Amino acid sequence: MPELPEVETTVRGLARFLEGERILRVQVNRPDMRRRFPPDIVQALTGARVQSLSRRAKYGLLHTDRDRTMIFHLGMSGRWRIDPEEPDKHDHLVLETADHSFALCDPRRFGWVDLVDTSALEAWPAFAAMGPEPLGDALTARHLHLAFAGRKQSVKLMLLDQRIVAGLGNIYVCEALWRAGINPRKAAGRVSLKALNRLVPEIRSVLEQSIRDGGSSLRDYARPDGELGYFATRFDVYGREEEDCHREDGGVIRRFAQGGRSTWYCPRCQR
DNA sequence: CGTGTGCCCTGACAGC
DNA sequence: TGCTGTCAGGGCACAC
Repeated sequence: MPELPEVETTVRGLARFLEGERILRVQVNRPDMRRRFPPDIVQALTGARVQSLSRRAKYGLLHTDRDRTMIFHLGMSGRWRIDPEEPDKHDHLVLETADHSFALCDPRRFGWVDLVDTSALEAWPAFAAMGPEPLGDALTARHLHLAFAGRKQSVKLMLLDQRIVAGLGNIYVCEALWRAGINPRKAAGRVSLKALNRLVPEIRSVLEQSIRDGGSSLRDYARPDGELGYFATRFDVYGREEEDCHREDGGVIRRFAQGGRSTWYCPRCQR
């Protein structure tokens, strides 16, 4: 399940093989994930040189020397397979350089691909309204306090709103709230500045730890099969329903639904 | 404008 | 063994 750390890991892994390389061949096997691929994707990328890769929220960006950037979102089940030995029926897009091939594989097809003029990236609809990066300087307790002011919606759902912070998903919101000792049900507007001052560093640290863990899977890129491994970590609350809290004086982890999605938390540590 | 709901899609898994 | 039901994930359209 690609969240920000997995996208970051993916982008770093792709960069090692793609930066500075020319794309010699582009193959579209199935042109629709959640949205149709741009009709000119083959023409736009064939022969283009990859200048760099980067990430914005949970989107990966592949910048070419033609002032065009390919944006990809991995959805829920998307990943890039590097030098796959066998084709997979869910390889929707395949890029080839002189030495390597890269297959965008997404069984559930929740992801998507778009092409944008690099000079107009910030106007791309999903980016235009997006909040600050959780790992950047712009995410502060003050920013959250301002964004949350007067809001009755739960702090859990507000943190999933990409307009407030861009790049947090269900796993890391649950984990960060547990670390900061904040009840996910609490109305965002009623979370104290003091609590937000605890939360922001926890958001950063849980993401950074996961990127470090994911970093170990970067080694997988060097393997001949190029299989992309997602980091596996021990979560404190996510998916741990009915298990004991990792804190000494903690309770039993519970699960409930918010906005149609599961939230896990410790009723004793998060009040 | 704020808030809530359902849908997109497939595979894994549980239970019969 | 095969069937059915449920769930996971992020983003968006749409209704109130």
